[in-house]
Amino acid sequence: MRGYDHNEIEKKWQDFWAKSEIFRTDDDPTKKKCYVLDMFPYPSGNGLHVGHPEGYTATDIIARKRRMEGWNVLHPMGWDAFGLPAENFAIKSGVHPKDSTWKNIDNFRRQLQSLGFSYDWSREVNTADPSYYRWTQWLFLFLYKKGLAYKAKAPVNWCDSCQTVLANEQVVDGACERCKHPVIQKELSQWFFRVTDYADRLLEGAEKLDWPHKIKAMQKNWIGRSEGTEISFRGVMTPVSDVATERSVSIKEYDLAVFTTRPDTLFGVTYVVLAPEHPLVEQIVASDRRDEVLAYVRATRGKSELQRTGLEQEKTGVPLGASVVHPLTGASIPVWIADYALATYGTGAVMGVPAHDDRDFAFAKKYALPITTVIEPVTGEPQKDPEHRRSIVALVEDPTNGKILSIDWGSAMGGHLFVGGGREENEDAETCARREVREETGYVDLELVGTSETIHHHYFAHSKNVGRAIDAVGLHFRLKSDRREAVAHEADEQGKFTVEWLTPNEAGAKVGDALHAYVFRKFILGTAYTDDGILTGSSEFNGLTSEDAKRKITDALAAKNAGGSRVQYHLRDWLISRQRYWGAPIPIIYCDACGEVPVPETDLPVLLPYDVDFRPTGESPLARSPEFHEVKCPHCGAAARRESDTMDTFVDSSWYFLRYTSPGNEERPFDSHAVNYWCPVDLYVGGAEHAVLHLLYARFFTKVLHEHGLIPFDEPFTSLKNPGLIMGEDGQKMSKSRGNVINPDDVVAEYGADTLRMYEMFMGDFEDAKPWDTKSIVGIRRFLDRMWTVTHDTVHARRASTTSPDMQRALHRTIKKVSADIEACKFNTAISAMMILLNDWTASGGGDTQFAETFVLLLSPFAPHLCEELWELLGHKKSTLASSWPTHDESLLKEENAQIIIQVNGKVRERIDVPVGASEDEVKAKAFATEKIAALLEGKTIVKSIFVPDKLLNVVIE
RNA sequence: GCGGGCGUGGUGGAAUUGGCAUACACGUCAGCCUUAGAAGCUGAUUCCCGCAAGGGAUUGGAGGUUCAAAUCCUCCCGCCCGCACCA
Repeated sequence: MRGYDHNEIEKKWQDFWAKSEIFRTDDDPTKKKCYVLDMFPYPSGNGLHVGHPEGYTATDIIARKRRMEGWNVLHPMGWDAFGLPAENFAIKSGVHPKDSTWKNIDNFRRQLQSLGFSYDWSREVNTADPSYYRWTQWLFLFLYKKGLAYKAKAPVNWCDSCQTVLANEQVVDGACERCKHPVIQKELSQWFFRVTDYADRLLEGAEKLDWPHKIKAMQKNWIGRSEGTEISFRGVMTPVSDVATERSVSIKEYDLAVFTTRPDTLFGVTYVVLAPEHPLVEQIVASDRRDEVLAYVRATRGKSELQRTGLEQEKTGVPLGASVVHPLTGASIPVWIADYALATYGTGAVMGVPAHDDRDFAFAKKYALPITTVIEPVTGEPQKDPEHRRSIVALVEDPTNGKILSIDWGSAMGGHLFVGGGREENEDAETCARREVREETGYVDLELVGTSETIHHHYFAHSKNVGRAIDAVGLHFRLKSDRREAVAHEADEQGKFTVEWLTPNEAGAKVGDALHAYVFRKFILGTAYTDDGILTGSSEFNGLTSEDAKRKITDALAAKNAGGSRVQYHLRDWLISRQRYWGAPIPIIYCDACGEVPVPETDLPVLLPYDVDFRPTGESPLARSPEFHEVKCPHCGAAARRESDTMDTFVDSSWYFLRYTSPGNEERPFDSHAVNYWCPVDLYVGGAEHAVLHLLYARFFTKVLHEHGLIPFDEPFTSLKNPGLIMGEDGQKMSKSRGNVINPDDVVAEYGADTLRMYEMFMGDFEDAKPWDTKSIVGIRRFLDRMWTVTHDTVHARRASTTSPDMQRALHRTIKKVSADIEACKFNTAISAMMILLNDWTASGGGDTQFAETFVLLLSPFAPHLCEELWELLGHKKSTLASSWPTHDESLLKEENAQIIIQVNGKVRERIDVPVGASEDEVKAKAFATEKIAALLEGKTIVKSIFVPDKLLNVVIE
């Protein structure tokens, strides 16, 4: 084999880098800084996955290039070392989480070093080390003192298998993110961080970030801001006599508040529904309904989130036998409980408007609750200065087969429609509809079964070139017999249309007109009208648009002290308590006399004891360790008890990027000067799976610390990139169960680290998902082998001593391209450009040590080991990192000749070479003289020609 | 349902502003080298017709804008990711 020995070379340079501490970074305010950060890994027992080196190589390339450009670069690595997997493994195997984690970390560090990443290992952080979690606890206390950490009893997500509470963000499809066990609701006293206080700031701050659209959209979705109205429905509790005293209990009034984004539909409320957990349920339920209602509440509690809220789930509910008063009409509104009302969103109560909400509609249908239309639909696009008309749409259904009468007008006249037409003066809708059906289809024996509200339809009549606003009415007929009269349609419609009977499916697919489709949905599909429209049946608000009515009804409610505007968020406060062992203890002490007492800062860290029975029982393992939880109250000295829960690991990772700036600091979580110099992070690279967890929490921490003056910036990560997922060779996600997992160690052993790094960068666009293909790796290895060979031949004077001007131009073109591509994270095309350069260099005979030197530097961020070796071969004593990044000479890129594409009628017919800057006439003269173009133009007239200097001439003929 | 994205040769993928579609790599085929194999080197390789010169078609599908569309617009089909009874 002519290639190089990667084992020998890579080991040699890794040792050199370690010994010379070349990746070590010091704070240097005189130099411009660049903070390039990878999301730190959870050190799992499986070791590094091929997905890890993808992001790590990208940041390494950028960090190396930046160093060569003279920046002071912070490029650290550490371990997100607390967490459930280590504890679960311990329960299974008996190996202590600390022992397994420390061992895994050693393995990860070895693997990362074997790939030649330029991390400053002197700054390594480990969230499970007391020197780190001491400051996690300090930050907890900081939040506590600022009123941002609080303990509350709340319905929480509970995983029975992991025996712990989960954050909302850790519940996926109603199941535990980790073990996929269904999550149930439990009432527990838990610690929370007040993230919701920062909802608007988190929303606004996201706008300006240089982050993927998708991540920003996901955060926006997750925060879920919606503006609406809170409305009070007042009620009176049923007076119940106390059984013991037989005395009547006093009558109490109550407010039942609902949240809605559609106050314009308020007059359509026909019931109100509470979540089963709503505190009013027990107080207002009628005595004769009590047993049934409480049984329903109990049944709901036992269900998992998925069973309750799964989309396919049929809505269920029971009436409470209580009623409330409509705030504007004074009508009596029945109150129900139903599991489709969520206790955790809004007020936990919803007003039921079946005519204008799909869920309410389904519920009302099932329990035969009244459906009152208060919004008249608006279809089509509003027109300027429209003609006003009145019309009907008649839907005739054949009850024997369910088919619907339609007319095919042909594609030029609007395609398939139902029967429709304009109303004459003084003609009522039904008379008009019967007339139109008779005239257009001949059917006369019809029974009217339904009439719609007025539909405000707007459209533009292309044939007559006017906008129209039509008040239409939909009528639903049933065909009683197929008795027909002669079709007597108007003369100008004659012969253009075909009468057809369509099945509902066909009709749904074929009838596209907005008005006709609406009538079809209303009568045949029976769905609610959920869009905005014009108010009807709403007393003084009739005729208003939804938009105006929302405002005016909210004002009217406020005037009556029965409601007002309110902003609601999907985001909840962050539940950080975990009833598990392997995490940072929450630094709080409970004293019978003093209550909740924060651990004094001087007593930090609250050490996690090593010798603990960590089997899960639903109670924190630390609660079973008397040495841990039995303490003296820091206030009064009385016997007290430590909080035995630990913190969610996302607390650990919410501030680690700050710790890297001063990892050894024993006075503070981070040194202000160091943080001010290095932060915010300039480039952050990591998986999109952290879009709403880690990334949102880290932003929250940053905003808190900024607000209280600890840091000068309010966003932690200026720019973010997500590496695309590397799929298995079968195109499926890599997983042990599929058996398609690739181990990076194997690839390094066979092909070398440089090859793995470059292969992962070459596979495709950095941010796209792409499948692994072991066969393709050799292409990269061949490239590196050829680089090795040609450089050796050049050094050993087996090649020419100079390269041609063309090669010089190619080199500079490549420098420009590779530099730009690295900045844009387009590593695949950067590598392709270097492959082309190497192909050209080899083909042109190689040679020229200066050319070789520049090429080696250009390649060095991608394949650092090989390039250090070649750099040494070229006679250099210092690392490539001590050299400057190559710059291109723009003047060398100027070409003397340009190739012009000659098109005839847009088709490429010829290419000609002309001097750069040649005029249109010169190009034409030369082009028309070519045999091919001359032949094509023979006897034709040139209509026009388009000329793009130095690029293209397009001649349009005939 | 809502949000984000994607669809290009046998395969992974390229194509800056609308201006040569298929760069680069894998694979395949042929040749060189070799006792032979491996490796390496050289060349060919979108598809169809054609001995060839050459011609035609082509970026999921159908329309549209334009001198010119993978790229912009409309509709449709398919795939991936995230959220989802959020009132």
